[in-house]
Formats: sequence, structure tokens, C-alpha cells
Amino acid sequence: MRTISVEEAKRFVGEEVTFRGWLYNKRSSGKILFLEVRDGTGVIQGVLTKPNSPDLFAQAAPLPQETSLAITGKIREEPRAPGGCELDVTGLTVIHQPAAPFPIELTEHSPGFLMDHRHLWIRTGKQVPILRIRDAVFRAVRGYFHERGFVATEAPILTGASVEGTTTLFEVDYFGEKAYLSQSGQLYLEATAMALGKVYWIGPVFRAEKSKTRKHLTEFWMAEAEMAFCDHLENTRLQEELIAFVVETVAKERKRELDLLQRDTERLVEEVARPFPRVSYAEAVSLLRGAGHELSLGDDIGVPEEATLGEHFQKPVFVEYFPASMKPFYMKRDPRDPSRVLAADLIAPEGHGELIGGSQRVDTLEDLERQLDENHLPRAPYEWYLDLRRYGSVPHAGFGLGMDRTIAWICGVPHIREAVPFARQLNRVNQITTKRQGELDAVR
RNA sequence: UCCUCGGUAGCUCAAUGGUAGAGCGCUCGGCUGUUAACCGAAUGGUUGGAGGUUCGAGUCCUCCCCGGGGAGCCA
Repeated sequence: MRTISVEEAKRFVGEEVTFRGWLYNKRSSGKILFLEVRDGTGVIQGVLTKPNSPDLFAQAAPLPQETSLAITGKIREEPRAPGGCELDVTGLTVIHQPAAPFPIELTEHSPGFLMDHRHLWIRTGKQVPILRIRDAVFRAVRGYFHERGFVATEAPILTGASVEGTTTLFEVDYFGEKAYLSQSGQLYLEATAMALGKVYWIGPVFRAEKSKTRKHLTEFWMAEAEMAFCDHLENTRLQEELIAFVVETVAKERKRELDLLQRDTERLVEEVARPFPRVSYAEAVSLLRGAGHELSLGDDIGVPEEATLGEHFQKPVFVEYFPASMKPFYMKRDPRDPSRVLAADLIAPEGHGELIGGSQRVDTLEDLERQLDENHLPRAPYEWYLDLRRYGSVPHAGFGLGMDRTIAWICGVPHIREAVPFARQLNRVNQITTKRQGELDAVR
């Protein structure tokens, strides 16, 4: 007898098989009992009746939610069952029966309660499909870069010098010295790009921002790429291609999960039809003013403005050529208009915020030194970075893609905390709030 | 940091300043096609904390704590 996954069930209609998993829900009608068993790949309904199998019925009837078990039986096509087929249960082995009721009911809970129980919440409802889609997004991004000859590399998480002030950096004690958790691997990727040509990595980055919104995490995952001999236009073309590839791949590979999330995959694929619209920062400002936003040249494009852009285009949209004063020191000035930089942000539709920030980088020593000075940054910590312009500097460009926001958008979940297994937020550095963590520590 | 809403049973929520309630869950009983099953019964409370007003406070006032939403911040 074969042990199979729920995902494979349809291929085994008529055969006797075993599933191993957890009791997700059960329904009883006196002499007939329905067991919903989940195994991570899906949920299958087992059915058994009292007259046909009295012992099994007596054994199964009292089992609580999340009992781990193995069930055996013959698979049958059954339109009435969720998923289209059903198991006539002929054998049942209980592996572990919980002594207390499972905290997550299949009804409604508040976000605070769910986050306190995140380690259990992830077993239920939409959380399983979301995490399976997350896996597919990571694989698609890696697959895209791999096929185009990018070398996967790594940037350090612990960094010695603060790049732009320390207010948004998490400080850690490093043998008596100060070190910081990385906000971005970009500067290091620029160095590896000069060694390897085209590089990427996917890694965690950290922002000590006191942001409390549905788009922000203090720890999140970024896919960053850096390319030697690449300019602004090629850079954005690649981003566009990457996003389209990821969405198309995931819409195909994870159609079942997206359907469970009631995400319209056709709409999603339409959204990423290329080319993506492009507006310059100046055009975006006048477009937004026309839409009623009070915005002047030089103002940041904030959250309500991003939402308007998303509504206007109904697609991911590039906003490019920002005023240099708004952007960090390493971005290359536009030779046609040195007041602005060769940079672009990709804004997601449906209010999911900025997915990508990218730019062509400064490639001459003189410009880089000048822009450090203009940003009132010391040169000493950047000597190694300046070296990249001293030894065979080339035009190069790169970008960072927020993985968690991308996943939230693809899944159509409004809040980023559901797009990541264990979200680190302002008040949560654990499954429970920092306040409750303090209370527990006091007890110990 | 600011704005805003909230904290009542294990969970989700009710309750003119006047006896703290329902649904769900758990438990028990009923039901042979359920889909968060349904029906019946039982269980369940120091109303976030401290102070104040009042004959009387879940409700009003002050302060604090915590959570949700939003803003700002955001390579």
C-alpha cells in the first residue's frame, strides 16, 4: 500500500492508499462521520459510517482538531467532497492526540490573537497556500537569475560601519565594538559584480524603523541584483522581465493555491503584460496633482500617492528620474539633467507599495567622492567601496526587490505579516508581543 | 513620534450610569452526505491596571499599559 500526499490524490482514484497528516476538521451526522485531513499539500475528506465500521467510528468520533494520524482507504471521485475526491476510510492510526483544544478555531479571530499564535496559525486556512506560493516565488526568482547567467552570491548581514546614519539600523555588540544588521547588500554586491559580472542574492535585511503599517516589517527578505556593464534602461527592462516571469510562473505552478485564496490569476497575468508604464518623477507629480494630491516638486511620493498611481495604471509602474536630493549618494546623475538620478522605483498595483528600488550607480571616483561629501558622509568607511572606482570601474546598475511585498501582492493578501512565516514587526519580535515576552521573562 | 478605534467568558462580540449577555469552542445528548454542518443541554466573568466622580461605574473623568488601523519615517 502506498503512502501519498493529498496533492496526488486524484491520480490514485480507485486505489487503496494511506495519507499521513493532521485532523483539520470533522463533521458527524450520527451514523456518518467526515474527517478532513490536511497534510501540507492539501485537505482530503475521509468518510466512514457506524454500521459499516463501528470500531473505527468509535475511535475517530472523539478525536480533536490537530490530532496527527494516518488514514487508509480507497480513493473515490466524489463531487460533494472538497477537492473532488474522497477516501472511504478502512484504517486509522492515531499518532498524537492533543490533550487541550487547538487554540485556532476555524472561525474568526483578531489579528493580535492570530499573531500571538502564529506558530499554530500557519497550519490553518489561507496560511498554507500563502506559504506554498512564497516558496514558488523564491524559486521563480532564483530560476530567472540562474537562467540568465547570474551568479548567486552572498552579502554579509553583520556590517561594521553605518551607511547612512544609525537611526534605522539595529545595533549589535560585536566583541565590544558596535556592529549593525545590514539594511541592504547592495554595496557588497557591487564589489562581487566587479568579480563575477552579474550577481544576485536573496537575503534578510533589517530596518529599525518604527513603521506600523501593512507594508512594513523590521526584518524582511530582499532579492538584490547587480550587473556590470549595465545602464539604467537595461536595468529596468530586466526588472520588468523578472516580475513578469515570476508572476507568470507562479500563476501556473500555484494555480490551485491562488484559487484557494480567490486570487484572479488572469487579472494578475494581465497586470504584468509588458511593457510596464513609465513616468518620470516630474510627470508623476503633475499626474498626481491632476488627481487632486497636494504635492510639489521635491516632495516624496507617499502612500496615498502610490495608491493613486496604482489605480491609474492598474499595472506595476516605474517612477524614474528622481531629484538627486531625494535619493542616496551612490546613484548616478542623469547626464542629460544632472539634477536628477538614473533611478527607478517599481510601484505595485492594488496598494502593495514599492516593490523594487533600483538605479545605475556612480562609476567615477570623482563623482562618488563628491556625492559622499554632498550627503555629509565620511569617506573613511567607504574607502573599500571607493576602490571599486579606482580599479577598472565600469558602468553598472542594480536593484532590490522586496520579496515579502511581492508575495503579498501575488497572493492578494492585504497585510505583509501574512506573506512571511514569522513576521518581525514593531511590537513583535516573537510569536507573542514584546510586552508579554517581558512578563514571561519576569516569571522565570 | 503623531492621529484614530479598541481592551468584557478560551475565541468573536453585545450590554440608556441601575441584577454582566449572545454566538462559537470545550463537555454531554440527538441526527446516514456533511462543507466554518445542524438541533438541544450544560459549562464558562476580579469587565487591561491605578486612582477619581456618584447612592450606584463595564459605561463618565485622569493617568498608565496593551492591541488593531493609518500617517510620518522608509538605499
